[in-house]
Amino acid sequence: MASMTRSEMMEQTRAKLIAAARRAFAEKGFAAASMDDLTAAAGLTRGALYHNFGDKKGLLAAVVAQVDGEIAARAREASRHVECAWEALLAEGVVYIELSLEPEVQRIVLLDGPAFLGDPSHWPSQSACLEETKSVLAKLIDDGIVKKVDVEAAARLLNGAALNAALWVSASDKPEETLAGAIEAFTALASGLLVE
Amino acid sequence: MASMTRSEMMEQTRAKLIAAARRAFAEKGFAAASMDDLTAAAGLTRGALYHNFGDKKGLLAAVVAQVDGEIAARAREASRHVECAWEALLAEGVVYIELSLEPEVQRIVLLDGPAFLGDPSHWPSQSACLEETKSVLAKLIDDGIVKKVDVEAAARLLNGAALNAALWVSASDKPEETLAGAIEAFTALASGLLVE
DNA sequence: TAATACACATACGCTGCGTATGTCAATAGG
DNA sequence: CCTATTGACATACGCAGCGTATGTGTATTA
Repeated sequence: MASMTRSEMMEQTRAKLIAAARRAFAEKGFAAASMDDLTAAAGLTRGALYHNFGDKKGLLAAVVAQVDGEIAARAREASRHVECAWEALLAEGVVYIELSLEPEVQRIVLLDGPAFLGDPSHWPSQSACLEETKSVLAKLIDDGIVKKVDVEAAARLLNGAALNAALWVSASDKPEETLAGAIEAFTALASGLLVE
Repeated sequence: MASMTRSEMMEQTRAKLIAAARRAFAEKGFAAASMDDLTAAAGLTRGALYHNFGDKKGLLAAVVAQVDGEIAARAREASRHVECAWEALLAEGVVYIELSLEPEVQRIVLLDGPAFLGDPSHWPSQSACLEETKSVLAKLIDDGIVKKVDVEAAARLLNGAALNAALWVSASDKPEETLAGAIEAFTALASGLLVE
């Protein structure tokens, strides 16, 4: 700890701020989260925040990028454990739905992210989740398994469907059975992309 | 104008506030819109606002309900002009996508609404759009045209897909051709619900 | 006609963001 | 080794905006 370079120190403060922001944004939502409280919880002040992230939205962007990246990584992981590429696409969709049940993901990435940062495709992180879905879809089209639709369009629709399903499931009284219905409907919908 | 009952007067001030809020929220977004400016534009003050809508979110809820209702009405209208029920469902989806291109709808109903009011299914308006899609879907399942999936689930997924498609199209450089791709992909996806 | 309720305006306090300024440690240069 | 400058962060300030408490005039009720 005593032997740390200057940029390592800065990385650490950034990490601490992002971690604190993740908690605060997840619990209170972006709008209601106070920068004073947030930074104090990280053992810092607002000075560090404005120095590192420019403004409140800059911090949100950093948090969103982190969470989004984690989701995409888990989706990739899930798709690796199935043999055929089509199953991989479905598996990713299911991962999106399941992960989106976590309040943290929902509040930050699905609700506050689009509302305060605008369309995900314009985010600095370029939405890693979307990129992941697109790459799988492109492969499926190349292999002649999926219809020749616009890759971007199909990926957006699939992710959008999964996203909305997650919002619905999480608001349900009985998440387990609701989740099952959502996955079934998602699978049915997705099959519309297959060549007949 | 001089001969107005008391409740008619109140209805009018509510309407004026909602109209002003619609403009303000659409232009600046809910968070950035000032209640002072908003009410002044309507020739009133914040007093009227808190008296009629409780708080800022109450006003947003009223605006969202109005816009949502208008969209649902136009979707119903569009579905009436086609013969078969399946075409009606697709037509409604297309209407959702096209209408969601309007900045007003996008900002208010698709972005700020979910972010500040939570899941649409919990809104007072109960999301008229969703109800409309559900009723059409239920009929299609009854007629044996659509697979026996959970109606709520399928409706949420379809609406979610349309919603996301709209966000994408509107952010595109060339909305026209992007829109075409979105509709094509939407149609393909939806066909996954059909019995084979 | 006096009294009460109601629709809305005015006035106030508090929270919270952004910025301008200050401080201290770390590197750079002689 | 000592000084100068940069950079990371803290402190201090101003201002906007929300919510509430209170005031005011008008319409209903007795």
